Amino acid sequence: MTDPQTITTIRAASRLLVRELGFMGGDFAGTDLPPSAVHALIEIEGGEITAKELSQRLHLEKSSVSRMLRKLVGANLIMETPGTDARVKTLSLTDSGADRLAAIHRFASTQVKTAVQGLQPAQTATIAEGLALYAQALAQTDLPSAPIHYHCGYQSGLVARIIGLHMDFYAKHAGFGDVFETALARGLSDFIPRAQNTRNAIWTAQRSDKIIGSITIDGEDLGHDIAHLRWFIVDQNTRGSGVGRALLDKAVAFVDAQGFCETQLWTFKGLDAARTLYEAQGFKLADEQPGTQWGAEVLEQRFVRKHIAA
Amino acid sequence: MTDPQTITTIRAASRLLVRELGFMGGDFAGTDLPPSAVHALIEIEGGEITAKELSQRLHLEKSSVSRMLRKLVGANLIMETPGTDARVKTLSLTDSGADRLAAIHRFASTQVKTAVQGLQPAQTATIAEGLALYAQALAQTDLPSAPIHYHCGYQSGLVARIIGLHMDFYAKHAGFGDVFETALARGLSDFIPRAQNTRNAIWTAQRSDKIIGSITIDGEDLGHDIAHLRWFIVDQNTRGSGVGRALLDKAVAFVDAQGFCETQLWTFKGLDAARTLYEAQGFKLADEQPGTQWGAEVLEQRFVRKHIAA
DNA sequence: CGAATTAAGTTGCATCATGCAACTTAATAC
DNA sequence: GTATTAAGTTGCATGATGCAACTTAATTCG
Repeated sequence: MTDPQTITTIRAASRLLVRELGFMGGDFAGTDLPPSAVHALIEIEGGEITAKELSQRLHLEKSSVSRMLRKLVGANLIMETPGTDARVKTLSLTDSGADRLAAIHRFASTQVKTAVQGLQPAQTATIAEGLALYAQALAQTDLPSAPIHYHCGYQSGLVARIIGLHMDFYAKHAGFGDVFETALARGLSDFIPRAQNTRNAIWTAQRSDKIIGSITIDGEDLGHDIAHLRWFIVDQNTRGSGVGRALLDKAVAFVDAQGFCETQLWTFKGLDAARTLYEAQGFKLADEQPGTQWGAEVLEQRFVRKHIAA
Repeated sequence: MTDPQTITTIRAASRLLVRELGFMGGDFAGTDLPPSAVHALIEIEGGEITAKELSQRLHLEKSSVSRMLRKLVGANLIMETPGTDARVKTLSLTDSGADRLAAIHRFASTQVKTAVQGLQPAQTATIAEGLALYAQALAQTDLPSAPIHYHCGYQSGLVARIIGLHMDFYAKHAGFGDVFETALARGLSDFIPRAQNTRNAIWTAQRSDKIIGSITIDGEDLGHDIAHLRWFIVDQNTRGSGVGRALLDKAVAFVDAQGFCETQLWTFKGLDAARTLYEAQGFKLADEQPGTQWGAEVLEQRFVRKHIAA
C-alpha cells in the first residue's frame, strides 16, 4: 500500500498545479480563449479529429463541444470538412488558427521553461517523468514520449543505472539481494575499464538523457574466441516497445562483425520475453541447472549462439 | 537549455492531468461543489484564513470568493467569525463542513490510490517528486513533503543508488567519469559483504521508499582502530534540509559507541556545505594535495576526527 | 426493400462561476 | 479630523457548461 503521506503530497501538488496553470476560471495561456478551446485547438492540431472524439478527450459534453467549435469556426481558427459519412465533420486548423496556436505554444513553452529554469536537468527530467506517469495512470492511456536514442560506450552514471535497472527487476521477480547487487558492481567495475577494447562494447538506450536500457558484449572474459553477452536489461516502464530487440540487434551485429566463433549468455528460467528475443536471434538453450548463488533459488540457463558465416 | 521534447512531455502531461482531474467543467471530486469551493474548503481546513488570502491562493477575484463563501455559509459548511479587525472574517469549517471535506478527501485519495495501484513504489515516488517539483517551480513556493526515514543496513538497490547519487553530483561538479564510477562500484562491492560486521555500518535516508542519502562507516579497511567515513552523499534535490547532518550524526554516534581511536575521510576542496558539517562534528583538515586519480584535477583533502573520550 | 434503431452533431434552456466596477464599512495615515 | 487604504459585498454582464429534445444520416434487421 502506498504511503498516505505520498498520496497527500501528490494531491497537494495537483491542487497547486491546477491553480498555477490558470485553471481556476478566467482566461488562459495568454489568449482570450477559454481553456477548453485551447485544449481543443491542440487536439485538432494533432490531426484528423471529429467533434465526438474531442468530446471524449476533453471530457466535455458533445453540446458544449459543438458550441465551442462553432465559436472557433466563427473566429476563423478552424475549418470543418464533411467526411465520407455525411454526419461527421473532420476538423482542421485554418492558417489563422495555426498562427494562433503557435502563439499559444510559445506562451506555454515559455511558461514551462521559466518555471524549470532554476532547476537541475535531472530535476526537470523527474518532473517530466512524474507528470507523464501520473497523467497516464489517471487516464489509463499512453502519452507520446520522447524519442529513444542509442549510444555505444560509457556514459556518466551508467554503472549505477545498470545495477539499478537490474535490482528494480530482479529484487522483485527473483528475490535477489545484496549478493546479486554486489556481483553486478564487481563485474561492471572489472568490465568498464576494458569497455574500449576492440573486442568489447556496451550500448545504452536513452530517452530524455535517461538511460532506459543497456546491453554489453564482453569479448574477453570467456576467452576461446567466445563473446559473452552481459547485463542485458530494459527499464520496466519501457518493456515491450522494441528497445530490447534493438539493443540485442546491435550486440549481435557487433559479434558477427567481429567474427566471434560463438556467443554465450547466462539467464534463468521464467524470463520469457527475453528468451523470445534470444531465440529470434539464433540463441539456443545449452544448459539448465538449479542454482542459489545469487541469494534465491532459480533455474539457471546458458544460451549459446553459434557464429553465422557471412 | 532544457530539451524541447521534455517541455512537450511536461505540457502534454499537464493537459491530460487537468482533464483527468475533472477540471474541464462540471462537478468535482464526487460532490456537487465546484472545483473552487473544494479548493477553498481544503484551504480553510488548513486553519485560520481570510477571504483575501483565499483569493490569493486560489487565484480568484475577491468578489468570486465572496460569493462562493456565502454559498458555503448558506450550505452550513463553513462559519465566519469576526476578527479583531472588524473588516476581516476568519473562516473555519462547521462540523458538517468537516464531514463533507472528509468525504472529499476519501474520494480524492481513493482516486489517487486507484491510479497508482498498478505502479511500482518507485514510480509512485517519482510521481510525487515530479509533481511537487513542478508545482513548486510554477508557484515559487514550498510544499510540505513526505517524511524522511532513516535505516541502517543494506537495502535493495543501495549500491546502484549510492553510485548514482555520487555520479549525479560529481560528474557535474568535478568532472569525474568512468574511473570514479568504477572505483565506487569496486569499493562498494568490497564493502557490502562486510556491512554486517560489528565495526561497520551503512545508513540510508529515504523518502517514499526512495533512497535520498547515505553514509557509511568502514571500520576495517584502514586498520589501526581507525574508522573510515565513506560514501557520504545526499540527493541534490534534498540538500539543505538537514538530511546530511542527520546521517553524519548517526555515523559519528556509531564511531563513538564503538570506541574507534579516530575517524578519517577523504574529500576535496570546494564542497563547502559538507565541510561545514564535518567541522561541526569535530573533523579537522589533516592533509591537502592535488590529485587526478579520478579523471579530473581536484585538491584532495583528508579530514580527521580524534576520538572524544566518553 | 422498408421500418426501426443507432450515431453525430445542433439547438433551446437553465444554471452558475466568474470578473469588473461601484459600493460599504472599518482601520490607518497625515 | 479628514483623506486614504483595506476587506469584503453587490450589481451586472459574460460565457461555459450540461441536460434534453431535435435533425439528419447511416446501419441493422426482418
